[in-house]
Amino acid sequence: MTTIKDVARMANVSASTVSRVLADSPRISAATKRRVREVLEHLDYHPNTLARGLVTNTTSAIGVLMPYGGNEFFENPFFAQMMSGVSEVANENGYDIVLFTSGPDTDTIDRVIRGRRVDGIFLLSSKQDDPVLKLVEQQKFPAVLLGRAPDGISVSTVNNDNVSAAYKATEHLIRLGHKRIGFLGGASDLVVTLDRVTGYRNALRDYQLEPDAQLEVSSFFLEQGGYLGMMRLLASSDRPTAVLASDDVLAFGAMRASAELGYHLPSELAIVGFNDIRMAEIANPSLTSVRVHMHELGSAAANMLLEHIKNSDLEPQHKTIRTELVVRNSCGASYLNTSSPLP
Amino acid sequence: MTTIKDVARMANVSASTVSRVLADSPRISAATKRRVREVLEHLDYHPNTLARGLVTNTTSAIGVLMPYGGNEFFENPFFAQMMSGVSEVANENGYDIVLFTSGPDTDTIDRVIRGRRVDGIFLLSSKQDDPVLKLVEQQKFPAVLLGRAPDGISVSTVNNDNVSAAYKATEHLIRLGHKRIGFLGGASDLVVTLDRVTGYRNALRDYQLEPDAQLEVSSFFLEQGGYLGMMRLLASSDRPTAVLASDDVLAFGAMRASAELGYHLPSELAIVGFNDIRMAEIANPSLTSVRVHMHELGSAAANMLLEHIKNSDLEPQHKTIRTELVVRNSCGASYLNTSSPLP
DNA sequence: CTGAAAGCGCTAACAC
DNA sequence: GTGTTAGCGCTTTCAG
Repeated sequence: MTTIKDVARMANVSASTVSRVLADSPRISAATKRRVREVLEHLDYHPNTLARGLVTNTTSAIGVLMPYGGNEFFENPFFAQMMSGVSEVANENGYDIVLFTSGPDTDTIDRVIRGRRVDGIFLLSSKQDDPVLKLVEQQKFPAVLLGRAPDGISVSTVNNDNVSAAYKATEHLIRLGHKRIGFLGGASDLVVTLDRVTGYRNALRDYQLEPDAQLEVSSFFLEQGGYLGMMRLLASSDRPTAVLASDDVLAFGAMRASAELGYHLPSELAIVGFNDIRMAEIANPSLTSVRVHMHELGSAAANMLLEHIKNSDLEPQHKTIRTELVVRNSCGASYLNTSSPLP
Repeated sequence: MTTIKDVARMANVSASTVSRVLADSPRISAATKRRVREVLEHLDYHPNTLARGLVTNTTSAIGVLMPYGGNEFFENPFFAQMMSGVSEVANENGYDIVLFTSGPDTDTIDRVIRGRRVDGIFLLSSKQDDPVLKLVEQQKFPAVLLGRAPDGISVSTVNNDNVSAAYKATEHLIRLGHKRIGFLGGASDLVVTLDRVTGYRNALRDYQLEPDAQLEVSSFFLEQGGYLGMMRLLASSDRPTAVLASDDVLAFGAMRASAELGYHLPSELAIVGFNDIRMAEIANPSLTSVRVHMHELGSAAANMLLEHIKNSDLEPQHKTIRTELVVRNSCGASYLNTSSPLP
């Protein structure tokens, strides 16, 4: 392990001079800089991140707090796309990404924040009365929530307008003539689920269709969850003729359930998903879905977090990423058989 | 920020005693432990990771070096499954995961290893004459390669037997009567691609079918890459009647290309994929694929890495994770229309 | 059993 | 311009 002292000794300067050269301080003569840099090169020196971090109180790393549900979340393409957006920005700015997978409990947060493991964090899920969010807010730690903050919590967010997106998707189904429209959601305490079900209900009401609790099912955020939820919806005495799934993965599970029960899509049953993952286009029938631009959401969140890190008393920011309904075959609007977004 | 000194002062002991209590040293009296722990609790103390790391020369974090191709890799479900395996083990052992996405170049490695950012790393790709691998080997830094090491490099690995897996998949197609079998690979310099094409060629030769360079196409590891590669294969004067894709995502691209050109699967064209991602089962037709157990691969790799971290002069280890051909509908063996593995 | 002292590798006043 | 000094928060000899 070659340290800054080794470099200093060999270059006949003090450690602080080396440190200044590393930071490209203007107060160092060109000659010294050159000499030190040669030694730096020759010794193949790389500063110890921990030591530097200890004194500057920074880590050049940002954390991602995996949401409730933990490991399964890795497998949601939605996460992957978001991460690729985050990673792009982090990278450009010289930040590494630390994944915290031990669940977003207060212990983890303490370890992360108080342990100064990262300079800021992303929160990937929010619940009503979320203790994690409260702790983050109270500690004034740089953080950005991907999603909407629950009531009473003040934190920077990047979000889709899920209420209006779900509204538009539901409206689309209504205009296609459906009267019995089901809603298939993920965990019912997540804000994202609440928002989407709200948009769904609003649309129904605006078109004089009374929301029916029988038609709202919530499950876990996996293909299997969609399958089971759909089974329950289809078991209903007055079954829905269309279903809005709050996630494409759920929609795929729903499609599998429908296929098993012998329903033909879209003639007997229409399905619309959420998130527009790659497979939506490839599936058969291709899945109509709400495109949420996760990559952009991730990069916007990363930029926002970096702002907060640079300027610690920045007010909470909020950004909304647009959504579009991408009409494909699963909803029955097949005369519009293209992948082009609906206006 | 409450430090160890604050705790010491309030508990009327020295900082070293607090440190020993934290480590649950047997040399501290029960009474002192209790008293210190109360203060620990009361002050909500959490040790500064950096400071601790600086002196112990550890970070309790393991790194993942994103492969060549970088960001797009996030979107490969294969990565997600592997990460969920890694994360599970890391978690249980109190390690965090740091993602290095700036590309597996020697600069990044230097930053990671010499900068002591993590205690060990996963390498996710290997090329012939890989400078990154050489550097890792030479630095004797704890590392596990997910894949096979290129010749001349000694590093611990966890891998599928890709040669034999590709052999079996190809053999399956041959037994179904195919004579013109194409190979659709990812980047041609990756060891994984080389191994799979080797297994493919071996099978052809063993059945007296001469490998034909015209039938081997390599592309990038994305759906779009599969699409383009397949277009090229089908443009061939003597087109293949079956194709082995070296990745499911490529296979999906291939399916899309086939559909666009009006080929019916599996009657006119058989396709077999690799990795058996979730969507393989859901696709229409469902995709026959080689199941590689990525989750297990990830957790095995994590366990191996932790071994190396604990015992720095452990010899390189090697572990092979089994594969199975999961026969579904895309290969035409539809009389076997189940998801059960072929023996 | 506990405390004092040294030091991990680096940066940042403060001198000169 | 550059060196000296102090110290980030913690662990770990070494004493006692």
